[in-house]
Amino acid sequence: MSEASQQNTTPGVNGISVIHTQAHASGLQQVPQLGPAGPGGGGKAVPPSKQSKKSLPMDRNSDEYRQRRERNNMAVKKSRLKSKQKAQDTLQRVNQLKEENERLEAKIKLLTKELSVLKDLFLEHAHNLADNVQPSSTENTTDSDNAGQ
Amino acid sequence: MSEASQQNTTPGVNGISVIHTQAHASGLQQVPQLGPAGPGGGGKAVPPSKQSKKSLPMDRNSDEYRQRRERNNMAVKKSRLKSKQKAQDTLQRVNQLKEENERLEAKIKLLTKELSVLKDLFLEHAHNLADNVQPSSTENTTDSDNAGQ
DNA sequence: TTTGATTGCGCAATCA
DNA sequence: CTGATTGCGCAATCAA
Repeated sequence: MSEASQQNTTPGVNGISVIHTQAHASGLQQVPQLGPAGPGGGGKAVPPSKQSKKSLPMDRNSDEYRQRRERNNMAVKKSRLKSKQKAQDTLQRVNQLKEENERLEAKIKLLTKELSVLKDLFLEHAHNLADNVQPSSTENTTDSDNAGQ
Repeated sequence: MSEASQQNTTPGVNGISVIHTQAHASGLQQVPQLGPAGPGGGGKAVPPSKQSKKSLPMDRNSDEYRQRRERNNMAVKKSRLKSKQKAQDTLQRVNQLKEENERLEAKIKLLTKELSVLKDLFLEHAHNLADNVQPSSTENTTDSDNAGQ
């Protein structure tokens, strides 16, 4: 819950905010400023290829540079937003699955109970048959009807 | 896979990398350099409180500054690592839940089938009883009926 | 007040 | 080359 940067708005630690609408000129974000061609010390010759544009510090004030930066900044923002979205979706997915799990477990519990009842009935019958009992009126089956949905 | 920054190692776009082991002195990472007291423009007087240490640009070369920065950088790295861990854990959680879901559904399918069988048996019995058939040892008689599916 | 934890942001390298 | 990703450092906040 806060946004700050060092580019467009210089945070006056207290409340002073200097706005650099398109901060091009100033020396913000300074970098060593490598020598134009080769650093004095280890001038490691780059692989024999084109060196027309790369290998050069690329002026920070260059108009093209700022354009590229801005585009990248947009891309970065977009990418991060997407990333966060995905993360949230994943969290929702977890909750969704958890709910479904509960539902399934409940159903299992129900089915198990039904099965239990029916099996008990069977056992009772088996008993009666084994004891050679004439099934007359003793047919008290605790019917627990049901039918899934 | 790649790390770059603008602090310790100045990326010589090609391969030239100037290493600033403890880059303290140079004018790296320049910031507008707010005036010591108030920026030229909107000199918004800070809330009448202590301004001994805050509200000042805090020397970028200050030893204490670098220490704070380094500590924060560590904290940031740690925090981000933790964040990524959590994200991965969440993903694993999803897979875990998915698996459990499948298991539960399989179980439901099984239970449902069992129930179906038992119910069919019951229906058969009920038929026999209704038809007033004397259940001998094996219950099949003048009844030419179905046998469930 | 201090300090670690978070978070938005920009930069640069690299991937695609 | 261009947009997408990703690691990193900075600064503002938040939270103890």
